[in-house]
Amino acid sequence: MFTLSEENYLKAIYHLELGNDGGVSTNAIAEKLATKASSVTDMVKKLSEKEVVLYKKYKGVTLTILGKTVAANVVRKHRLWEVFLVEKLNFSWHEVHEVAEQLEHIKSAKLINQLDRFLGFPTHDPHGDPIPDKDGNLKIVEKSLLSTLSKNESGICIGVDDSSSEFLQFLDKKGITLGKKITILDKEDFDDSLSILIGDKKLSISNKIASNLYIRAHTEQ
Amino acid sequence: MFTLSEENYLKAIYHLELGNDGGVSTNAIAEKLATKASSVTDMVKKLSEKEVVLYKKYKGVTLTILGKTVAANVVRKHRLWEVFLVEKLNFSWHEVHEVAEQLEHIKSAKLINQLDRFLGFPTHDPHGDPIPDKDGNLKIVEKSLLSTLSKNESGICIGVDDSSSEFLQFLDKKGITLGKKITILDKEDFDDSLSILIGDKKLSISNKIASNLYIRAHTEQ
DNA sequence: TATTATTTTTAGACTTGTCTAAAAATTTAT
DNA sequence: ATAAATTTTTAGACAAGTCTAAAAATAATA
Repeated sequence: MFTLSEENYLKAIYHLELGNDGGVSTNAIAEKLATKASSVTDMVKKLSEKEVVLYKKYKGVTLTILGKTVAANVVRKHRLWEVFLVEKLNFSWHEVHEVAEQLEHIKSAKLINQLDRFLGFPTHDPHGDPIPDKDGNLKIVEKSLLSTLSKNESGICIGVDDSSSEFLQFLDKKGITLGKKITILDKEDFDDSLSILIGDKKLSISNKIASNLYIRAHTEQ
Repeated sequence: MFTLSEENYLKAIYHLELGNDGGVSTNAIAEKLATKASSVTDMVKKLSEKEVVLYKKYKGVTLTILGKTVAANVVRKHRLWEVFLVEKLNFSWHEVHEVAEQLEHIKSAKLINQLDRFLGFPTHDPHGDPIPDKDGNLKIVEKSLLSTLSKNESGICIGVDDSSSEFLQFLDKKGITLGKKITILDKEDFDDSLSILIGDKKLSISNKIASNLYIRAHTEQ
C-alpha cells in the first residue's frame, strides 16, 4: 500500500514521463510537486526500494511496470471523480481539480468500480483527458490543436492543454465547451488570431487560445 | 483547518460526549481510537490550544462550541457519504463505514452541500443515525429498542445500536432493513426471545438482537 | 581540457503523531 | 485515613516527510 505522499510522487513521475520519454529528473519532480530536490531524492530512494521506480543516482527516475500501474490508478480515480463532480454535483470544470486531488487517494476498489459504473464508464474527464482503464491503459484519441487547422476546416472540441482555472473560466465565458463543433472562418496572418464559428456564434480568438484547445477531426456531413 | 488526526480525535470525543455527559476521560478516547493514553494527552493539549476542547489535567475533556461544530461536520460528512454509497453505488450497509471513514476528511464546502442536495437532503444514514445539519444540529427522533415493546405492539425499524459489520450482515440475511414494520407476535418469558412479523414473514429473534434494533412507534391504522 | 555553472545528493535538523517507561495524581479499598 | 490500584501525565525516543546548507557529481563553456 502507498501513502498519500508516495502516490503523489508516482503521479508526478507518471505525468512527466508522458511528456519527455526517458528518465525524469529530480528537479522536474521537485518543481511539479512544489517541493525541494533534496526531498525528492529521499522519496525516490524509498520508491526504489518499494520497486515502483528505477533509480540510479544522478541519472533520473523511471516508473517500473508496477509503478506505472499504481500511478495510472491514481489518475483513473482523479478523473473519474472529476466526471462525478461535474456530471452529478454541478461543479464547473475549473472547480474540480482541487477536490479531485483529495478524492484520488481514497482507497477502495469497490468504490471506484461502482463509481465508474454509476457514471456510465466514461472514457474522458471534463477537460478531455482520457481516463485509464482498470489495467492502466489509455484510450488514445487522435487530436490536434485548433491552431493547426486551416480556413474552413472544422472539428469537435475534445480537450484543453492548459487546464488552469483561469483558462477554463475564460472558455466558459466564451461558451466554448467540450463536444462543440468549431469551424475556422478566417485566419489573420498578422497575429495568427482566428475567427471561428462555434454553435451559431461567431468569435474571434487569439492564437494563444487556439494553441490550448484540442480538436478531433470532423468530416463534414 | 484541522488535520485528519485532529478531526478523528474531535469525532471520538463528540461520540463519547453523547454517551456519558460530562468530561470525557483520556482512557476512553484512547480506547475508541485504538491508541495510547499518552498520545491522547499530547493531542488533547494541542486541541486545547486550538480552542476546540476544554482541558484540565487529570480532569478529562469537553468540546467547546467550536469543537462541537467541527466534530458534527465530520459526522455529517461521514453519514452523507454513507447514504451516497448505499443509495447510488449499491454498497450494503455493512460495507460503508470503512470507506466513509476516509471520505469524511475531504475538505470542500461545495462538495458536501452539493452531495447533500444530490441525495435529496437525507436526515438519516443507512444505519438510522441522524445526519447533523450544516450548523451541527441533530434532528432527534423518538426511538425505543425493539426489546421494550410488548406483545401485539408494532413499530418501524429506524436504526441499529450495534452497527458492526457482523450484525448488519445478520440483519440482511434475516431481511430486516430500515423502514420495515415489525410487529411483536409473542414474547418468550423463558429467554426473552421474540416472535415477530416483518413484512409477511414470521421470525424468531433473540433478546440480544431485539436490544440492538431501534423502533419508531407506529400507531395502527 | 580546464574551469565554471548547474544539478543532485548528503548530512543534519525540524514537525507531526506516535510509542514505551517511569513519575505523578486520582480513585478505590482496606 | 492510609495503602493499593488505577488513571493520567511527563520525558525521551522514533518514523515519515520535509527543509537548509554544504559537498559531490555532472554538464556547459571558454
